Amino acid sequence: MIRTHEAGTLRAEHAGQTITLSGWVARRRDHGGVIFIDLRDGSGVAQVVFREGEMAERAHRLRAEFCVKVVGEVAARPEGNDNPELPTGAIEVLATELVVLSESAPLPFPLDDNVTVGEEVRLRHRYLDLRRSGPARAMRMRSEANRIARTVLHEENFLEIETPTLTRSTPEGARDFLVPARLAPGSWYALPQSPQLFKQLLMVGGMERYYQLARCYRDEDFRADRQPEFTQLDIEMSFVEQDDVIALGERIISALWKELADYEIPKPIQRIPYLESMARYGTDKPDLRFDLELTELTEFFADTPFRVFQAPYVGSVVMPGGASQPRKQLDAWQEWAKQRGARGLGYVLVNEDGTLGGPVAKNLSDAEREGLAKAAGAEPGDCIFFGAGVKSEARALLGAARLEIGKRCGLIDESAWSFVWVVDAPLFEEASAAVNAGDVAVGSGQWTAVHHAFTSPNPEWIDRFEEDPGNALAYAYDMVCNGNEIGGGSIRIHSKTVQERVFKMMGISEEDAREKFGFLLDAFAYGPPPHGGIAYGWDRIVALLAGEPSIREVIAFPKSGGGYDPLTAAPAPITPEQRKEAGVDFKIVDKPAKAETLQAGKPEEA
RNA sequence: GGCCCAGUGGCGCAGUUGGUUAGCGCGUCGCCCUGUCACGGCGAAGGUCGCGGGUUCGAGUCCCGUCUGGGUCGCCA
Repeated sequence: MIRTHEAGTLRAEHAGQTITLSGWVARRRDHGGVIFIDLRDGSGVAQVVFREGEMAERAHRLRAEFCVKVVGEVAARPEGNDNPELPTGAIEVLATELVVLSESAPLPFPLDDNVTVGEEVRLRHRYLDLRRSGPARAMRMRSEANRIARTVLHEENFLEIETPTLTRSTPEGARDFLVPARLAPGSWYALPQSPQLFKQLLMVGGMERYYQLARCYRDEDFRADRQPEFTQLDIEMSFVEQDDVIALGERIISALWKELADYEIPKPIQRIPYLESMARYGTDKPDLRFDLELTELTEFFADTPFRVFQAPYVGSVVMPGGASQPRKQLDAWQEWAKQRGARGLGYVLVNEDGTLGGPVAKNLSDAEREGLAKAAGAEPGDCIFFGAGVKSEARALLGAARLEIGKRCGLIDESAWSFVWVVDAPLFEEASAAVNAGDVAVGSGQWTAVHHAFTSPNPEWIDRFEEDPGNALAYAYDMVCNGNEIGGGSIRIHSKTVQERVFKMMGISEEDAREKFGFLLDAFAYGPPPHGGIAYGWDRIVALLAGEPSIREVIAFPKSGGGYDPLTAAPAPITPEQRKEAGVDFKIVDKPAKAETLQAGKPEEA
């Protein structure tokens, strides 16, 4: 037997037992005549003592991370030698036998929890990094989260069903990863951006309640919270309305937070309409751990002499105590705003005596100066920041400023949890050209889906979204936690005519629709049930629960920037033989005019 | 794709207005040590300062380019 006990489980009551431990040499304290080894396995650490001549001799040759087997007797530590810092600190193992199962080369970085190590080297040797307590804990927590979600869903009669990862490229929004099809040169599979279409097909197939911890693939640029492959807890249900999906979503999230964060989420989780969230917080994923809100001042500045404020939207956000910021700090805010693509961030300082300071103030009328502090909700000593221009852009800037103020002024309680559903999102948004002009689009008035093309208009709009597409609301919902969108979903369209009308609004012809989603439309010809679902961003949820800022910390083998895997060095060139066999250089012969443009994605659509 | 920050022994960092032999802590290797728990003591090895070019009598330090990593905006239904 390679071990009889797990090191971290030993307690005083084991004293007297002869046991066998196996694990790694976490630390060695060599006193010559007596040598202490901290032996670590998956359960924790226990101290092993080598005392007799030969045992001490052999223990002397141990080095960090040697994998060893030790036989010995558990003994209470001598009086005064307890270590209350350790769960196993009351006992030690007096070694009588030592087997080196395998040796370890000197480590590329110390596996010491007290030492900070660069991420690159950690990921290159992730198998060593995972031996450290922090990363190990994150992996265990993720496993627990999976277990809890499965338990809840099992209790709710859901089926766990796997869907293909080699599928067809469909225009879902992000760029697809493509895989050459050896047996069909010139044709390519795509990795799914999400199982969206398959889960809807499962509903048509009568599976009624589906879930999957689904790997999703999107070939987009990177961020701290993004990986080219990531995991969603993907859920779809038949014969449900929005409230049914929301109730299930709350059950899952509540179970997770209760068990893993020891936090009881107050239910029902509050809901805020999308437009209200945009107006009050300047974002569709508000961080409600602090109360600060934006104030709209468009009316207030309706007759302003200040050119900059003669805009379709003027809003403000107050920085408490911000009037005492040094000039340098205020300049830094300008830089901060420019970095976000704004021209700057106008501000007015409300002095302690009620007078206004800062470069904007002198451009305002007397009446405006008089009423500004009150209108913006500012107290003496505060700083008012302004955003003016196109509504969406100005609000986005103010929303970002709100968050930045929250951070800088310590308004955010880092130990708090805030959950909110953002509901009633618009069904459509104008195609980007119109937004950029800040005015009515000249062209044909193209609309694109905010969520995706299969999202149902809500009951209020389903019969008349054409009348006012810009204001039509979708049957969609996002769950937001501490300013992170952790999940989102919608009730889908199950009516052929509604789907056709939505496609029409988006300028997708019947032909296009057939070509892109034909298999789904076919399926929907055979009695599709009303259905809807939700997908949770699993990496982000686990990162939140683990208290980690980056989702890389809760992924076993994450990729670094540029999609590079520091461990395997993927992606890597392939051999000429592989190229030939895979057919990646296949030339399309029926389009001689474009013969030289060997675009990877083209053949399939041709 | 834009912008910001970083890159100096295995790891984490310092290095002043450009100036002699590039320091510190940890780790590694050797020796010593019978109660430590981030043990301790003595000694040693280990660096093309990310890479390329330029300025200069002289570059880790200044300039240009480039690569890698991190952050951020665009992008990500």
